[in-house]
Amino acid sequence: MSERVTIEDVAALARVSIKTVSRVINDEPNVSAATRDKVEKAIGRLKFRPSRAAKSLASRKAFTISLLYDNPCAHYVANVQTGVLSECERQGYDLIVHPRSSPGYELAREVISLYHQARFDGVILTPPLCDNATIVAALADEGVPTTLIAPGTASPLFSSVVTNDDESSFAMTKHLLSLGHRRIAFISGHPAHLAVQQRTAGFLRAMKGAGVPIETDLIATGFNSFACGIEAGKKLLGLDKRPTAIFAANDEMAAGVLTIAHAHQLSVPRDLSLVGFDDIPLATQLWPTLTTVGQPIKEMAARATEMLLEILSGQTPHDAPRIESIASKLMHRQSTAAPLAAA
Amino acid sequence: MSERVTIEDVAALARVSIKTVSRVINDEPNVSAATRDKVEKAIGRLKFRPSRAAKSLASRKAFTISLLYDNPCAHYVANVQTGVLSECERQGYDLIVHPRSSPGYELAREVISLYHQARFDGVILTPPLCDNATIVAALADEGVPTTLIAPGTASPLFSSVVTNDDESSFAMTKHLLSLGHRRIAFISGHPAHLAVQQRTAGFLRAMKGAGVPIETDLIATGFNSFACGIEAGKKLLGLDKRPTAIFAANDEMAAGVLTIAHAHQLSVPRDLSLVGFDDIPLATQLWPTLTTVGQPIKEMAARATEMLLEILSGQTPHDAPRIESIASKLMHRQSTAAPLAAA
DNA sequence: TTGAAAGCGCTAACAT
DNA sequence: ATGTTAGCGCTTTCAA
Repeated sequence: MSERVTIEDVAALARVSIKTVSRVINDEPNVSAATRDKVEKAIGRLKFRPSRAAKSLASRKAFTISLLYDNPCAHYVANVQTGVLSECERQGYDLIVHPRSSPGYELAREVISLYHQARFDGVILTPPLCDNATIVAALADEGVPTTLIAPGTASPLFSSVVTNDDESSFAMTKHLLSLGHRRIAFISGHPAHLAVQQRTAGFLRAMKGAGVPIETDLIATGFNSFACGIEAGKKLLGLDKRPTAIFAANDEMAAGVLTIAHAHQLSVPRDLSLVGFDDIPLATQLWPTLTTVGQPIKEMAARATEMLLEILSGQTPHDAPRIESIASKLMHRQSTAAPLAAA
Repeated sequence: MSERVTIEDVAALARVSIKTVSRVINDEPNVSAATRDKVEKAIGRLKFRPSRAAKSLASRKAFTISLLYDNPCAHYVANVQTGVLSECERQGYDLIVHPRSSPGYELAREVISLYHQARFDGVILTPPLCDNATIVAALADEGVPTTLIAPGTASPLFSSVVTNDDESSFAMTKHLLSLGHRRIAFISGHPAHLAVQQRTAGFLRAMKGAGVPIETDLIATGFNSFACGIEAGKKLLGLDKRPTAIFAANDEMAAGVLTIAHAHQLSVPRDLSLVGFDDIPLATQLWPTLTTVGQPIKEMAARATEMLLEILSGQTPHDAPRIESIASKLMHRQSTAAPLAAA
């Protein structure tokens, strides 16, 4: 294997000092155009690539961030990773992933240990870990630069990026109402997912705002899984006066309801309108395709990464947390229509 | 922030040389128990964590590997990542992930550039990238240590870990035959996924072996998606003499068929037995749960990682590719039964 | 605008 | 079994 090309080789070929080469590769000011050009040519000729390890050691930065998660939903994680990576690549950072399902304390210790090995410069926390007080507190104590994606409640410790679950849920409910639905059932999501609870709030607010009474029969509780959707679907579609529309707090539960609707030989959307939340890949694969709320997960992840890198570069203070919101979008598809006996 | 604790601080406290400390933290031989103990106490007292950057620079290793993929299936990727990470953590390596969807040549150049920055020591390639001749050849040319997960054909260049798609498919077909099915339909998978093609081969082999003629009506072609399953389901269940069992080359297509079965008011497994392949999470969420073939993805990924790390540590030569196979398992669930009019 | 010197915190190679 | 000495290839600091 060929010997490594170093900054010295470049300096020698360009007839400048290594410091000048360093200035060029880091886009620092105070280099004349002519010198810069000379150096860049030398870099090209030698195919010089600066060593990450040497750079890290000298600058005391890893140029790497860690993505911490403990989320069973693969496509959610995949979207987050994609968003984080897009920003990392733009700025020449690496990403190391740390999926964890150990209890809070162990996890906090492990992560902080890796941080002290200088294996990364900062952390991005995703749900549900960003709502885990033990971990958040431990990271704050150690002064680990951190940003949060979609925490359930505003954090006083770290900056975060959220979306407007409550408003989207409100808007989706209003959409069903405007189609003429009045008997609208709601399947609420996992109680531990704080953001998901806001979806219930948005639904109730819209119903009250429209002056439509809420029948307790029409409110079911799920835990975000397909199986829960099956259960809730059996219950709701077995009612004497069944709903004309069902709003599930996530798409998986909506998919469960759809299975039961098919089993009951109900046509969606003719006999039943059905909407979900999240816009998972399945939403466009179902038959009919599912009207739902699309979360800007990639964008949120990219923005959270940008915020973290701003902190790491000193552009932004770490101790002045902000919250930024990126709006979700209603995705109108085939599963919604006016009720048969609409006004 | 406190100053970094270095190997010298530990050496001073333990009254030994830094080399001895180095020996202890790297589990090298030739350290007396007493000395080792002294050093370990000092490490504990000072909470010393060796700097990854310094270690990398001095040893010319990144202690990091790259996982390259371009796979739309989130849970597949998640399983691979989990498997790779489990082995990485065991051996103190980091993982950086490189999802890529750029054309082959660009991708190869990017990856090799990162390699030359010493940002990782080796690469793990997953389908379909491990079947991409451009990338594989480029990595081989540059001498990048590499192992492959589930390549479609045996690679003469790199070691790989595969599973027995053909045999599993054969066994699953025999299972359906043994239940009494004769009119068994098959939905083949994406032609570009070589491993998936072996599933078709296994099916055909079992049918021939049992002396059951294969009717061309009963063979459908899909591209691995739910939507293709819907289409194939419509076709197969619309036949005058419909099959008593359908074997889909992956679970998503099987799920599509199930939707159509429900729409046709066919009860699974009473009126129709249905089996898939892959054992994705959906398989246990469907109603009824799906009999399928479970791939040992995590194990394959972990083993491919182990093989790569063996190469990196010099235990195994890089130029003597081997192939190891880990068996898939039939997962018997609710979607299969004897046909109504069974012999 | 440019450069010289001094590390960053480890490991490798060679003593002892 | 333990220690000494040179680096690894950059950035930082300070000087010119």
